[in-house]
Amino acid sequence: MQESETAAEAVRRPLRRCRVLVCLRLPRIDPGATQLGLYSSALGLAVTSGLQPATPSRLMSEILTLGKRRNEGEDEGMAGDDHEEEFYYTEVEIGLTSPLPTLSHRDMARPAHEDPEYQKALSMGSGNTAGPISIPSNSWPVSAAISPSCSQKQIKLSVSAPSSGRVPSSPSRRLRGDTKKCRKVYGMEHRDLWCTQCKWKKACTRFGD
DNA sequence: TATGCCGGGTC
DNA sequence: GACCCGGCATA
Ligand SMILES: [Zn+2]
Repeated sequence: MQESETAAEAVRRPLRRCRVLVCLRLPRIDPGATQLGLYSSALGLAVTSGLQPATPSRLMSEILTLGKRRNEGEDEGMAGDDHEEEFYYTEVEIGLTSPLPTLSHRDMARPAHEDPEYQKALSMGSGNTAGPISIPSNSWPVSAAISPSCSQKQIKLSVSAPSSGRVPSSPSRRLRGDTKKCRKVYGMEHRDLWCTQCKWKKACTRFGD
């Protein structure tokens, strides 16, 4: 029963030490808009915005610098011999047509064990299935999924554009008016009172919009 | 789920 | 045409 660790455990164990970097490449975004580098603190995904239009290597160096600074700044009270950090990144291509929202920095560069998202994920992760982790990020639904099949330290991110409103599938079809038609006024039991079109299931002529 | 109605059928 | 109905979109 214990010969294989659960996916949650598989992720939890190495994440004590490593950081997961996720690089987002935005192919069709406005050139002026910057890309998002996602710096993940364990399961709590944090976002560093404002990175220059980046190649993965550029982004990588950014994150390495960031991680180095973190080590120098935080390790003063630590043993000092136990802060080897590994960086991994994966890329997710997303198509965006509007500028990215500014994500807060509240989760940025925080130790995994202090990260509320990470702890929440831990508390949720008692099961054996690696489900998607939803990251609250303003209006942009960002979700991370840990696939048991892929490498342990890789987290896949997906960002989908917010669906604003609904485009009618058929422009020709008239959208339903708010006026009550014969069917609703007289009811099914008084169908003889309906107008002819309503009887024929056509557009009502008595209570036109 | 109920309503409105388009498209298409039959007579 | 008149009449009916399946099926779809939408509230
Ligand atoms: Zn009517």
